[in-house]
Amino acid sequence: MPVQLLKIIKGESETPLPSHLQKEDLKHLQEGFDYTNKYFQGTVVLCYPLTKLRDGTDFFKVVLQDLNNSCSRINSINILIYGKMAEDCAKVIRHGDTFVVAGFKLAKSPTAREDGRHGCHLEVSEEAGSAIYVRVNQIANRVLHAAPSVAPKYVYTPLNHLKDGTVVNLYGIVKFFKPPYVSKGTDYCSVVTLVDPSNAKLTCTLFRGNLDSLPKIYKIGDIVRFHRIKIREYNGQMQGITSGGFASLTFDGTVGAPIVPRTSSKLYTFLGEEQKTIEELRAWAASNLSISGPAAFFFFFLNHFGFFSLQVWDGTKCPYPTWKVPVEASDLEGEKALLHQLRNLTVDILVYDNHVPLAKSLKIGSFLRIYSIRTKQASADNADASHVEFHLHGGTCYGRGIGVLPESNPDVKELKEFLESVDLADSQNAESVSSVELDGTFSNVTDLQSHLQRCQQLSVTVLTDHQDLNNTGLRTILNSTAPQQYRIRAKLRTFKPQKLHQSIKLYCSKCNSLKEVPDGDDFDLILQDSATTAPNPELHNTSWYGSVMWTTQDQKQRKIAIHFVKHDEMLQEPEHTLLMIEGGTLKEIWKLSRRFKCVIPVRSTKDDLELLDFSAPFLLQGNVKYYGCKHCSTPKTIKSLSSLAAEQRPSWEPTEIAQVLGIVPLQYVFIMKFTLVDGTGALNAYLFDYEKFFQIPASEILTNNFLQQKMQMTMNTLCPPGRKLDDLPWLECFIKSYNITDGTKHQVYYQIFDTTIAEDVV
DNA sequence: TTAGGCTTGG
Repeated sequence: MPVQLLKIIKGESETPLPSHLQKEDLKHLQEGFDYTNKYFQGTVVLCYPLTKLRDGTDFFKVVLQDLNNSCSRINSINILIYGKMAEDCAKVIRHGDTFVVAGFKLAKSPTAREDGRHGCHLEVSEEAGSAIYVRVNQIANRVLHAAPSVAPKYVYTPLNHLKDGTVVNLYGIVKFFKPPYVSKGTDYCSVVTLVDPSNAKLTCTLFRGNLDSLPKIYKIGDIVRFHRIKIREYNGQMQGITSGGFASLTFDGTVGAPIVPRTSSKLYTFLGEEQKTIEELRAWAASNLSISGPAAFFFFFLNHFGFFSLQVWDGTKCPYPTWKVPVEASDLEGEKALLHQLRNLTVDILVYDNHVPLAKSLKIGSFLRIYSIRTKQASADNADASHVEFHLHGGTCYGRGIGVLPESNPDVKELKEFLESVDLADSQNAESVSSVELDGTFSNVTDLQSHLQRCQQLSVTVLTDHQDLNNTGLRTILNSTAPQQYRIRAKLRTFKPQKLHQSIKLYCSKCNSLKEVPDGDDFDLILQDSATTAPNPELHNTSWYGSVMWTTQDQKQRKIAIHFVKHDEMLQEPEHTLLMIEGGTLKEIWKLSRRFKCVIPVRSTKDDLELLDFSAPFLLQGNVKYYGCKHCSTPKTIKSLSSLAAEQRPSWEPTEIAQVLGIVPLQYVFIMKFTLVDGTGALNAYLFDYEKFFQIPASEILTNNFLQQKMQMTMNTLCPPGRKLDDLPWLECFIKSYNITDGTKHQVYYQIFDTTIAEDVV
């Protein structure tokens, strides 16, 4: 009989497994080996509905977890069961059962990347000579209940249909939560506010004697499924409260993330159609909710001393000196060598009141999220004690509290990878330079500032806003819908264009078009062409400009006219003067633009001066040529300039000049494509920058060798040629995702924003 | 029972 139930008595099967079978551990399962006489044992954590393949074969998929490997990153594996065995298994199997698969075939799992399970799956069928043993406590019960659908059918109530005094099942997206804390009664308490696509809101007060029985919510946006929650009216609003038999599942709310329920319960139902519900809620939340919450800090928990203080690290160095709780070496509970190594990187957090019992129960080495920590700067006039303190004050307002994350959590994996990537030798060397901070104090403000600068070197970029955002892994971002904004920490693997001058474009903010910067030869040709039209003497010397004209002595006998714009009927100092020129060469115009405030190349028509072609600059100022958008501009007569000239102190700002002339100016921008990588994935992000990122004006770089060198050095620092990925520096950036739809093709793009190169990088 | 989101504090 291929599927057998083995009754368990005192923890052992009544009937032993056949003696020829040898146990195989999850971590030893490898492709290319013969598993005819091997068996794998695990706990059933997920059952999919029994289905039929195209050829009519019954097919049943279950997920087994290897409880002996619960600490390792991958501890579950897909089991694909075919034919009669599929049907038999579907009848008897229940979540939490111990399941033994013998004589299976091993094949590469095509879904491993998505579901995060083992890279291989087990294939099981009668034809392959497989056998399945299910270890159960009560065979009689099992046979009695064996039915095509083992799972009871649950009905879920939308949040806008809740009625006082009922007990319901529901789904919701977490809008707010307080991580579990010890209540003043006998239980742990957690408060959770949910929303759903009905747009109704429900705040639930959940009590459980066992911390594990409360929902495992790690962040706002997580999705929960509550079974048997009691609904009551309180202060005119519906309120959820735990009732007997309350049970919950929690899911990551990120679109595309693996759908793995978080629960302490070994017995739960989760079917295919419920997966669909999660996917729908994720999609709804992505486009209808703006997920934001109080700042949460994410730490590796290293030590606690006294009964009130935690010592933690998140892989970075706090940019300010932090207050250290005075502690005797004998009071340290953590791993001493590690604590010593990290002594200048860890921070101490003082924990108060209701958070103390939970803090005391924490295991060293766990990963914590601490919500609503208060940072306190010691008073500035006491420079000797300049430092930052971290307090987790009493109470649970705004979700203040401590959450413990399991190792399987993707954010934990990301943090772990980051911690592993930190070069401790480097950090400690950097520390030894500044002995002042070893005792946690700074003697003056300058020390503090220079310290701050050094710490910023940890990332070669600096964020100019939204510092309260938490980092998101690139994989999570790639799996999410746009538009959203993220803070990331990544390395620059490569960038385009490699020839930096090619990164400069002209951009019209009105029609969003990009244009190549015309080269000097184009301008020269336009000037030569316009010089064939002689200046019209009738247009010289008006009320608002004075004109001079002369003929070159060379063979060409070229006529040049210069019109100096007057102010209060007077000519100004050259450096304040705007002039218009007809018949000049590139070189002459260039020289004039160095000496005079502004130069506008023009040509004569019958009754007015006019601007040249749009491929020529409408204005030259200093080193910069200003161009107009051909598409968006509606040039006005040159006379319009007289209104600016009449102003008391004409500033001759290019934007003002453009405006009166009916020109929509093009702006110089850097456009680059950065390929960013972190431990979780790779992502192409566009840099669209006028000046902020490089702290170099895009308008000036083409004519300034010094700035070109500076930019080259900056890029060499961000992405040093010939270096391995490990040796590249970290970049902290904000990026935003956005959708581009081109016909039927839809794509998500990413752009860097509110990020700048650290001051001391170049 | 507990808390019933909405802080300022050692």
